[in-house]
Amino acid sequence: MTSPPPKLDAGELVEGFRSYMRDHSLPLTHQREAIASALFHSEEHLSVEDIEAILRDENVHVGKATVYRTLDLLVRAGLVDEHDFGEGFKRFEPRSARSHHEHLICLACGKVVEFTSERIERMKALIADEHGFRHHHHRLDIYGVCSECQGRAAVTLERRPDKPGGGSR
Amino acid sequence: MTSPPPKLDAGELVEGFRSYMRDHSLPLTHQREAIASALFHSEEHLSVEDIEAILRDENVHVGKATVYRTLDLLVRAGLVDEHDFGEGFKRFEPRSARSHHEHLICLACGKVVEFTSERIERMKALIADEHGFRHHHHRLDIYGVCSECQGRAAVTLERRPDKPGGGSR
DNA sequence: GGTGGCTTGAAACTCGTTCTCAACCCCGGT
DNA sequence: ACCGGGGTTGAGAACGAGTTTCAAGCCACC
Repeated sequence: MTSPPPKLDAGELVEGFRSYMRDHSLPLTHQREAIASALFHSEEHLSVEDIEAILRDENVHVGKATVYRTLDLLVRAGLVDEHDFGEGFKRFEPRSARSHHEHLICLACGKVVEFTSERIERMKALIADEHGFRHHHHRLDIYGVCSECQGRAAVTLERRPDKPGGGSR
Repeated sequence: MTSPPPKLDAGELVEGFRSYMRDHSLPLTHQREAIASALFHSEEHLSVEDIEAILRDENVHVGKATVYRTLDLLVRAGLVDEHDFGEGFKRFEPRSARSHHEHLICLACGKVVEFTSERIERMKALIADEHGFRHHHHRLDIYGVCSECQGRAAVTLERRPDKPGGGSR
C-alpha cells in the first residue's frame, strides 16, 4: 500500500477547497474541513469506510451522510477524483497536479499503482473520433498481480473477469 | 441501441453451455436454458432487469435469485462477460468470438459501441511489465457523446468524472 | 449577540445483489 | 416408467453502499 510519488501539496488543495467554498458562499464547517483534510493528506485511494476510520482515529465524529455529501462537494469542486475499481463501492483520491492517470490494480493485495501514458491519451482521442464520439473522459484499469505478490507462493485469484476484490458483497 | 456486427452464433454458445453443464454434471434446468438463451440471442449489454423483462415477455417466470445464480454460472463457464459501466448495476454480454474488446459509451443515450485495438492490447502488456505486474485483465471504457446525440441540441451531461448514467440509484 | 439559511446526524429508506430454506425438479440407476 | 437423492428454485429476508428525511444545530453576515 505504498504510493511513492507525492501528490499535489495537501496545503494547496486545502486552500483550493477554502476558496471554492468562499466563492460559492458555502459555510466551511469543521466536518467538511476534517473530511477534506483527511483525504488531501492521504496518498491512497480511500473508500468512505477508510475516511470514517481516519476521522475516528482523530476522535472527530462525523456522520456518514456528511462524508458522502462532502465528497460530492469535493468532486464537484474538481479537487477530488472518484473511482470505481469494481469492488462494489467507490474510492476517492485528491486530484493530483499531474495529468490524467490510469491505474494498475493488484488482484492479490489491492495495491493501486498509477501511471500515465502519452500514447494512450492520444489513442483514446483517435478512437473516439473514429467512431464519431465526442470524447468526454475514459477509464483504463489494468488488473494483475504485483511483483511482491508474485513472490508469495500460490496466489489464488478470483476468476471473475471484471472483479478484482474478494467475492464478497 | 443498435449493435450491427453479429456476435458468435447463439447456437454455438448454447451448445457450449450444454457441454459445460454436462462436463460439470450440473443439471440443465428450464430456467437455466431460458436465461442463457435470452442472453445469447441478444446483441446488447443486458442488465438483470433487461433479462427479467425478456423472460417475462416470453411468459417464462424465473425468480431473480435464479437469474443472478445462472449469470454467475455463465460467467464462470467463460460464456458470458460481466461489465460495470458505473451505472450502479452490472451488465452482461455473450462472450464474442472476437478477441477482447473495449467499450465506447454514450453519456447521452447510453449506447455502447465495441471496438478492438491491437495497439492497446500490446500497450497494456508493456505497461504491466514495466511496473512488474503479471497482467491478468484490463478494462478500457471511453465515455463521450455519440454522433447522433451530438446532433440533438444542448445535450446536458452529468459532470461526474467517473459516472456515465443518471445520478440515480 | 441575533438570526436566517445552510448543514448535520440518526434513522429510515432505496436498490442491486446475496442468502436462507423448504419445496421441487433433474437425471442416473433400477 | 419409477425412485431417490442431491442440486436447484423462488419468495422473502437480509445485506451493504449510498441517499433522503427532518428536527436540531452551527456558520457567517449584520
